[in-house]
Amino acid sequence: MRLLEEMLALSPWTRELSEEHFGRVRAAIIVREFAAGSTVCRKGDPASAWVGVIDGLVKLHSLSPSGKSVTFAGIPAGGWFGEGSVLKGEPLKYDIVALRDSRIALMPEATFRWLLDTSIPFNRFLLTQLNERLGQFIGMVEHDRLLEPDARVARTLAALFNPHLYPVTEAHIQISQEELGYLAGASRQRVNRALQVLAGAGLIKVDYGLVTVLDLNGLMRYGT
Amino acid sequence: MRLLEEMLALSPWTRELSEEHFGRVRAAIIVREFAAGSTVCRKGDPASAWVGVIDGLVKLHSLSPSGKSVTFAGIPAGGWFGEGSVLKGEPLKYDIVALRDSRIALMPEATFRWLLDTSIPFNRFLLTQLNERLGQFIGMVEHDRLLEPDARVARTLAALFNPHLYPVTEAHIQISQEELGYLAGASRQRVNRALQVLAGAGLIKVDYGLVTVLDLNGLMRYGT
DNA sequence: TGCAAAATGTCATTTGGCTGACATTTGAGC
DNA sequence: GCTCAAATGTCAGCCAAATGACATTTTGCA
Repeated sequence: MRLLEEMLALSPWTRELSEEHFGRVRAAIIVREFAAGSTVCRKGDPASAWVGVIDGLVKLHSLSPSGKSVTFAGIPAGGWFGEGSVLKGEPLKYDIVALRDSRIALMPEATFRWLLDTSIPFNRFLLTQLNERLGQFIGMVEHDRLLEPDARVARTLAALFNPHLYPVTEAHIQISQEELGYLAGASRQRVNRALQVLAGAGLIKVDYGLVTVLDLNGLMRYGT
Repeated sequence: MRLLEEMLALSPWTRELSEEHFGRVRAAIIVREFAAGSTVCRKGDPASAWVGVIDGLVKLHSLSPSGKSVTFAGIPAGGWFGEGSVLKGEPLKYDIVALRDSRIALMPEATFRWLLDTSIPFNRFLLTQLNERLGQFIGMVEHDRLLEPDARVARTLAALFNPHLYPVTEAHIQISQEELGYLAGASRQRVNRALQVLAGAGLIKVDYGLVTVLDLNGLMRYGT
């Protein structure tokens, strides 16, 4: 995706906005570019905008005082996030980091709140969005607690290819084993072993900085 | 809490309902009793009602094929839950089990949807509720991955007293250390040690089958 | 082409929670 | 008051994952 217009056209919440609403929203949104590795927003920053990914890939992640990392989610082009913190008027609970060069849309808090106060379709969209995300996190807690690292890595990979969330046609993703570890909640070394097991089972193919999915259903069910 | 009326009076979403709305809601709600240990709803059941806890304590939990338990949340008196599954029209993702003798309010799906379609305050409440719940689950993933068991137990206790989700006035909760373990993701033995540490720090008081919170803010910040 | 940085593969060691076991305490119900 | 089941407190041994270290492979780029 290249342009804000394309992204807005693909965003479900714009579809039922009145012309007045859409015009005002379009005018208020700011577009900024971020290089791979750079930070879009920092944990603790005031949540002054609702964030959309026009192009690229960002991750939501958090670093503990002792230096450990968690990655909550990767957001590809077309995704919007941060509504939780804006709604609560609280500071961000995670860092937002660009994993590749990315083009980011920022809807100022005031515009977001105006939409919330005046558009019923927007309220309904937010309800659905929060509910979907809640389902994802319930799944993460369940897998973290119940599954072996091999199976967690399998689910993590499957989630990156979830056709509902990320309508991508490619069967491979460029990601390091270290980043997979942050996503799956395991050390790089443990992820390395898990990938070998999954490759041995014929579910994936592993190359330098690249994982190719051969059997998505097999990954989703692994370890059940 | 003894009566449905008391609970409704304490539930924030009833406050801004019109008299007509409130009357219809009140008439539609069914109250049922459940003995300690009994199952209110089973994983996979259709989500046919929005569920409130008038008195007692229920847990949302899931059992793995290998026999391990996760508890996603403990819902004390005053709490409402299950809106996610009702909204999606999907079967429940977890078992609902009474941890003590409990009095349960059931708002039929039709009434829930009618409120959703006709009451703006109710929509706003649900947005807040889902957002709070999402925050709890993001917190769970983060704490599971980054914090020591002592701190995880502290956060788990704090979550049981979230004023947005559970408008209770009491500062104590009747729950076994084993159940706390399912909630915090730790063994009963490890929870036992954690509670001793937290009690030593003056944050809680531990009695037989009972934990009293002395410093809620301290619990929320513990281990940071 | 050649170099530096990033990513990967592997191993020994450490660490800390879990398991299983058992004694003890507590409270509910008769 | 007595009895029993539930809950608690404590310990030793086990074990899986993390850690730290290091060699090797691969890629991007000068």
